[in-house]
Amino acid sequence: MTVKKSKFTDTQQLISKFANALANPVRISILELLANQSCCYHGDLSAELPVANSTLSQHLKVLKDAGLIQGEINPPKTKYCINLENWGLAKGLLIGFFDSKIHSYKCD
Amino acid sequence: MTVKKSKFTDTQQLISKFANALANPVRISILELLANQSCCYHGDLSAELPVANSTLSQHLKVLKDAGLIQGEINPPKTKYCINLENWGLAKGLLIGFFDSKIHSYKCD
DNA sequence: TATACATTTCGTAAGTTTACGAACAAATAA
DNA sequence: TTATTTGTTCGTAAACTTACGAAATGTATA
Repeated sequence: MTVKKSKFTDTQQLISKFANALANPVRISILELLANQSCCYHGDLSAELPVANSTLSQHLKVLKDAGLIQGEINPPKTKYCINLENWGLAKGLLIGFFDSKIHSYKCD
Repeated sequence: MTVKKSKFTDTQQLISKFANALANPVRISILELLANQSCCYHGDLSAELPVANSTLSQHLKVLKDAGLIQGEINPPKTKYCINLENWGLAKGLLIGFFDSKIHSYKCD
């Protein structure tokens, strides 16, 4: 029973994990559509986005694995929503990151 | 002379571009070190980070291409800094993204 | 001129991502 | 029961990422 120790802090790893989920314009679109609640079902998203259904499922899985969304399966339909808790966490971490000590920044 | 029209807005593409630059813990570390100004030279970063010099150069190039940092080459040394303008742009875009219409969010 | 130093570029290997269509699954309708 | 609808999973190809060491670069110094 060993615990793998990383060379990076938990925060650093979390930030990069969330950033990775945002690192694709299809996924940004998905999150915008969900956040605006103009859509919730896979099919609604599919109608708006220029990718095949199978590709969309892959992107949804990436977002789900990152914790930014959650899905409720009621075959044959699947409804997706933002995961508000992690959404807030990601927001806080990223804002904190961008705020860090940059106020007094001066490159000599 | 043709202009390639994307299926995504400029903002969506910019957000994913910046997010992509943040999507790796080595690069998060680099940005933290630069933002904290504990280091500015490649060599200083190299001493702190668990990757080979050539790998570090690659990561620095990714950050530079994304516009988040800038480098000043004075061989044999190279000094890196945060690009404050784009740092602010990235911050603003991400804050805007995470704030979008999520306040009244309710999944029915 | 030759040597040393700090960093980048090159070559390459292993792994990951993104995309698609085909096949599959699960509930419902005909 | 068979067909239809809605999504997911599988197989696969092309492109991209991350990593390393070796070689190259460009200035300063011996």
